[in-house]
Amino acid sequence: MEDRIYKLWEESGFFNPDNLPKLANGKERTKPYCIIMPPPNANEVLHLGHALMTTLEDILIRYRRLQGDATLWLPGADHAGFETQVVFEKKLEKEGRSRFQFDRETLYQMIWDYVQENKDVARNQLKRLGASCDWSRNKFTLDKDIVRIVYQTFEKLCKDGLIYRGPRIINWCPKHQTGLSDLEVKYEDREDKLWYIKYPIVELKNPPPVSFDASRGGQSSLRGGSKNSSPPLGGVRGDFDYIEVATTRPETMLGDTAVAVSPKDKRYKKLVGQRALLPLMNREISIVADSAVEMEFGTGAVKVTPAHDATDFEIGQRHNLESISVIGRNDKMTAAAGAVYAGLPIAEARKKIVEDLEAQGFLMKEEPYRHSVGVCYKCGRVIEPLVSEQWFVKIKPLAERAVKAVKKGEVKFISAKYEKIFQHWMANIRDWNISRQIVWGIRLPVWYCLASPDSTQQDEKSCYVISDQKPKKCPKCGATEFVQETDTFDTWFSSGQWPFATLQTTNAGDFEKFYPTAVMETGWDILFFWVARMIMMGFYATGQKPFSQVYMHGLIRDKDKKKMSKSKGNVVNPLAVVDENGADALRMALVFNAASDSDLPFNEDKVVAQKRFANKIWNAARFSLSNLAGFNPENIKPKFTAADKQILKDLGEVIKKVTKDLDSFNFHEAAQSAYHFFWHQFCDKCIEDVKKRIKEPRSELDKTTAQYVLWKVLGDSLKLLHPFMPFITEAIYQEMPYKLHQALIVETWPAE
RNA sequence: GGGCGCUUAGCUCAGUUGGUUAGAGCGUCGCAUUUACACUGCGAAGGUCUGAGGUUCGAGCCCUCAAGCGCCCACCA
Repeated sequence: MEDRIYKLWEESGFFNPDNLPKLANGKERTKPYCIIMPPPNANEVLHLGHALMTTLEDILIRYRRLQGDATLWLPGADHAGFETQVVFEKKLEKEGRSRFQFDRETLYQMIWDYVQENKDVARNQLKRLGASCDWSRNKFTLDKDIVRIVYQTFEKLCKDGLIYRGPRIINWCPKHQTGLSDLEVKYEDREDKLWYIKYPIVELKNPPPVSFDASRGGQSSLRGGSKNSSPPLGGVRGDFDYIEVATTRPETMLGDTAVAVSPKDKRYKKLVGQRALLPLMNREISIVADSAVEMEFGTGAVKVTPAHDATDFEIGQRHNLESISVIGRNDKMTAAAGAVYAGLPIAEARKKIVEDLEAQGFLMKEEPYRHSVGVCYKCGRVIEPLVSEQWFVKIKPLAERAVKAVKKGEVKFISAKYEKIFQHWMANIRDWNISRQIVWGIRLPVWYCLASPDSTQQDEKSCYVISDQKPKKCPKCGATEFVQETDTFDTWFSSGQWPFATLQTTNAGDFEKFYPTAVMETGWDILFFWVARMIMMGFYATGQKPFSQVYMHGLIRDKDKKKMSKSKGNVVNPLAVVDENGADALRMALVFNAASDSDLPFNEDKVVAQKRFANKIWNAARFSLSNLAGFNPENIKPKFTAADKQILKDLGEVIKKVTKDLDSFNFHEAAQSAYHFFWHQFCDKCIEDVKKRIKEPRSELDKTTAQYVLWKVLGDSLKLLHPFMPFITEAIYQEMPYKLHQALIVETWPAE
């Protein structure tokens, strides 16, 4: 049944706003209403979250279509750069292969082919769920015209001075060999150790070796952290022999270029500006005062490794410190770590350094320490902060516009709670690293100038040209030979442009007609990743907001409120549920129970309940239709009984309520009202009453009146239920004896 | 360290600006009917709305505090 109905809709062309019929009053549909679908990953099998998204958006679209709007629901697919590449890498690993065996072009082609294989999966799944989106406007994030727009935006950002490239500390995932944005790093509590190391003050030419002795070295002031105690290990006659630092990562000390203390810390005042000698490396480093240092923590003095810690990097910038990378991208110590340690994996280097420090008397003590560690959100490997050349967007100017728009209500969050979260994040936003060292994505349109044609060296990347094609000559340096940047954009950089990029590349006039779009409906988990960026980039690129309203739905959890994940094995395949109970039942179950802006536990019982409802609808319709053969409401002057008047009044009220609730995104209330009315007022009372009057009519007029009531209430109920349960309502509508339109999907929303 | 949210029937949750006897789905119990529909109908049991205090003629809803649970953000070495 469902396939047949979907085909009927598709063939009618009613998913396409250009093909929608005129309104019942003969007027054109003038009011545009557009939702851009959050594009599912192109290689992905849909999960219940997608089913919820599809249901909510389809409800809105179908409701607005019935209201007479020119509705466009624009579907698409996302290449999902890093996500997809990770999936593909896993597949390679299973086959005993590795991404690093392939050159760039081969790997890209392999992933491309892989995605093509799965391309139609999601699309067919969406159809099974009843999504009334316009497939003729389907877009893919790697379509050439989309890529062109992404390039245009990048160029504009460059021209406006909002893009910079430079060595910055980034979150490096050693497994995936790419930098990640701050949002892609998750934090886990780990049991670790805190090592206390002393760095001799340089004035003492030959610091006397001190043997490792915790009882002597670890002073009570360090353990207790008392603010008023004297500085750790103050030397004889009030001078310092050394300064003591605490660290969880002793191996990074090889790259230390300073020791920092709080500017407010009186204990160390004398030392600021002096120099310390870095143990093991015998390198002199400076002692600086920086407000990033908490005087209460540890010894109040911190070793500064600009190359391997984000905070230290910033301290380094403020004090012009040198940045020495002692850990490489391969998780091993570099040559800069010194001959003794170069080439060692991090863990071994750490072990050896602690041993050496202890042997040489620099290790004061070690203590267990619990703290949070950044890990890759995909593989869980500890993130290695590294300094690397990356591309950044200066985000503050973009953020300011977005913050203002939301504050003024230009862009309205349906749930105020998400607006708060949004504003809080925007207020603390940091520059956005948009380059990724992966191949699956949109390659940066950057061409580095080669100094001389015969040179293949590309480490002098000081001059480059922004162009989507290989440039002929650099206008700045005159170079004629170039090498293209190998980095690709963060997927969200292109996704952030999705609302305008899609509408600018579909039919002519679409952008003018449908932008800004009406609603952005998506899961709250991508508020920062996506919604915030769309608002920022929409304003930046088009001067307009990308959408007027934001509705964020919750996560679907399992019946024990646990997050669904493949590893837990509690993932529900929506299509299996559809096969078992029908798409209508699943859709209704997803919106019926709870407000969909908070997380929803999923339970198959809920679907079964709605399957029963569908059955009830079916049977009520069967009864009604069998008693309405040849019925025509025209030229009937019904004489209503008290019961008739009551049900018509109730019908008016439920129409009013459902309309109001759909206008305010109260999907569950709208669903419950329609459900309750249909079952307990129409079926239980009205049909029972009408049944008798048709079987044993008191008069011919009473019989036609009863038929009229049946026809009217059933017809309007179908319209009310259609956004939620489109298949069964359309199937019944097609059997109705008297209908004004070709299909229910383009009927007129009932008036109270 | 900051911020947000939740706590209502056995379970999952509604309850829109404070206004009679606090609702739904599922589950439980009793009765009825072979019916458009047993994927049914009628009815019943089941709640000191987390706790304490306050505002009010009136509080599940507003305010304060407390407890439990959950989530988000953050540069604690």
